[in-house]
Amino acid sequence: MLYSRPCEYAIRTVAYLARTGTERRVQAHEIAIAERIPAPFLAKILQQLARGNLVNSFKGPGGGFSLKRSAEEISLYEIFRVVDGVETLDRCAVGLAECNDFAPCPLHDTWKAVRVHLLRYLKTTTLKEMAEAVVRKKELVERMACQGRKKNRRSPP
Amino acid sequence: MLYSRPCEYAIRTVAYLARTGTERRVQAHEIAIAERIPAPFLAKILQQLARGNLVNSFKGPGGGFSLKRSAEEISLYEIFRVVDGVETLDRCAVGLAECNDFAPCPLHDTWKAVRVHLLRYLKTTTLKEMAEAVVRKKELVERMACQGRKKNRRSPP
DNA sequence: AGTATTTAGGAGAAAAAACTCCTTTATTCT
DNA sequence: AGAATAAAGGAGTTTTTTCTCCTAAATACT
Ligand code: SF4
Ligand code: SF4
Repeated sequence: MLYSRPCEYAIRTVAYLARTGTERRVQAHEIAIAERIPAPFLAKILQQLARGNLVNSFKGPGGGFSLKRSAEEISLYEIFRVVDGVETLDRCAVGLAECNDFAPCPLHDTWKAVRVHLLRYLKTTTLKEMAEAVVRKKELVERMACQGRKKNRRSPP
Repeated sequence: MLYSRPCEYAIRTVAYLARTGTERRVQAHEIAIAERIPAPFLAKILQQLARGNLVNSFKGPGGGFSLKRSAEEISLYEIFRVVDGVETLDRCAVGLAECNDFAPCPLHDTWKAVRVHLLRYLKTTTLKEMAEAVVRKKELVERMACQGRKKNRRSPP
């Protein structure tokens, strides 16, 4: 909905790298299993990320992938840019063909505000936050699963 | 990017209805030509809109489509809901399968803010505003095209 | 050097989304 | 009643996105 599936996979992949091996070389295979992403498809995405200078890739035994920069320095925006391309965000809300900033329709401002909001989210969220978020999340889910087993089996809303 | 193509067509279609014939019955064919939407495809979309109670449909000679309610009363959100379905907006930013409001990850709030912004945009923008926006926009484009012809041929940025 | 390991790359299959065509049904007009 | 008009509906095609498979290239280890 917000970004393509490859892009979602990319985000989860680099988040995985960020929290398990900022230095270590992690194999595509391992990520695929851990994040439940189709392995050969992930391989392609990792290629893109490598070409986009977000990860290093190493061939041969002991090879794998690692983040090119530290997790604090990488924003979601960069991943989005490399995998989906920023032009995806430029598509108009109304679908009027003839459009530019000189002749904005009155909707422009409203719609632009949403876009700005979105962009800010992508640009200010670093990989580090993302990784931490995922960790905390997983803990929460696990703890809730335990409680659920003990107390009742009602599924959460 | 924000919504599907059928949904974009739907928005443009009802906007067309709003500005050309709140009372009049407009044929699918006419809309297709005016808005440059593939005619048979638009027919399907109009069916959806009719089933979703956003437009009336009339068969036979003199038939066509018209808005079911006045343009002030219809929000973009409703169109979105009928054509794409609201669940599209629920897809998580991170793609963590196990997710609910009881166990939100820390990202939830940030991401939710964007969603809220987006929803507000959809819910508060009425068809009337939309239609007016399109009209003003078209005028602007036309005026600019004239100026361009008179003064210089530089294409706008 | 030779073999095992791991990514790179290209070609192609499967699934989903976008779009078309044809037949049926309802309505109007003569 | 019969012809003409316009939407409804179902089945099929094309295009795009998602995903797979196979071979080649690089690196490491013995
Ligand atoms: S000016 Fe209007 S038509 Fe152009 S991108 Fe903005 S909202 Fe869309
Ligand atoms: S809580 Fe976290 S994982 Fe769940 S929808 Fe919100 S951002 Fe996504």
